Amino acid sequence: MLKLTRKLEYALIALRHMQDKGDTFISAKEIADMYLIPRELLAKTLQQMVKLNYIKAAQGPHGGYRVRKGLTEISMTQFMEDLEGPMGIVDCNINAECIQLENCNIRLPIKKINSNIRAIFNEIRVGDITS
Amino acid sequence: MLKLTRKLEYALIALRHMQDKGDTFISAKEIADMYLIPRELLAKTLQQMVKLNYIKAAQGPHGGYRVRKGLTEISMTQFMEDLEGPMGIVDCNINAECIQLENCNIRLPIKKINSNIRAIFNEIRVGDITS
DNA sequence: GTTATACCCGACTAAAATAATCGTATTAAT
DNA sequence: ATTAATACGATTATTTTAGTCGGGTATAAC
Repeated sequence: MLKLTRKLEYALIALRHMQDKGDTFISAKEIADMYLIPRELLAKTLQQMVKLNYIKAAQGPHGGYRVRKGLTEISMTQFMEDLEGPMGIVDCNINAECIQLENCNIRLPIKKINSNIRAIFNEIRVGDITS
Repeated sequence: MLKLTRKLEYALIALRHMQDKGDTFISAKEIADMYLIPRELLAKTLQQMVKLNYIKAAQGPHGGYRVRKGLTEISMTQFMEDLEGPMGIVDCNINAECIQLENCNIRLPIKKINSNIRAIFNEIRVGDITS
C-alpha cells in the first residue's frame, strides 16, 4: 500500500537524466537502456510529458527530449496528479461515491491524514528530486 | 496511487465501532451489516487482529469481538504493517532487489519523501482514529 | 444432547489497477 | 531512399487487491 507507480519513478529518473544533460536532446532509447526501463513504456510516459508541456520533443535522427525551463518549480502533487490522476489515500477523498459515507465513522481522521500527505508533496518541487 | 487498502479501512471502521460499544462483544455480522462491508472479508480481517492481539474474540452465541486495552496506543505505522506488510512508496525501500539500484539517480530524494510519510503515520496512534 | 450462532482458517476466484508490448504512422537528418 | 527517432492507439500480461466458499470448532440456550 501507499506506493508510487513505476510510471512516476520512470518519469523522474528520465527527467533527472535529461536535466543532467542540459539542452541536448536525449532519446528514449538512451534512457531506457541506461536505467533498464522498458523502452515502449518510457516512451509513452515521455510523450505524455510532452503533452503536459513538461518537456520538448524533437523527431528524426538526433531527436529526443529535453526538459523545459520552469518544470522544476512544479509541485510534486501537481506532477503526480498530471501523470496519474487524483491522489488520495481513500476513494471518498476522490470521487465521493462510497456506499459507507453516511455511516462511515472514520472519515474525519482519515481526511486529516490525507491532507498531511498532500502537504508533503505540495512542499516538494520536481526540481528537488531531479536536480 | 498512494492508497490505503480496503482491509485497513474495514479494520479501522470495525475497531471504532467496537470501541464505541465498550466491553460488550460485537459480532462480525453486526459490523458488516451496519457499514455494508463484505462479511467474510471483515471476518478474516478481525481474525487477523485477534492473532495480533489487537482484539479479543468470544465464540458461541452472543460471542464476537472486543478491543483490547492498549490498542489505541499503537502507532498507525505498526498497525498498517502488521496488517499489510512493509510500507514504502517504492520497492527499493522494502526489498532492495531493484535492477536500477546502481544507476538509480533519484534514490536519495525518494528515500527522504518516504521517511516523511512514515513520520506522519508514526505520530498517529490508532486511537486517534478510533476514539 | 440438539440446535443455533458465532468464530476459525485455508483455498479459491474475481476484479481492478498497473505494467508492458505491438503495430502502424509520422518526422527529419544524412 | 534510408535510418533513427517520436506519436499514439490498441492490446495483452502481470500483479495486487478484493471478495467468496466450504468445512471445522466452540459455546450458550433450550
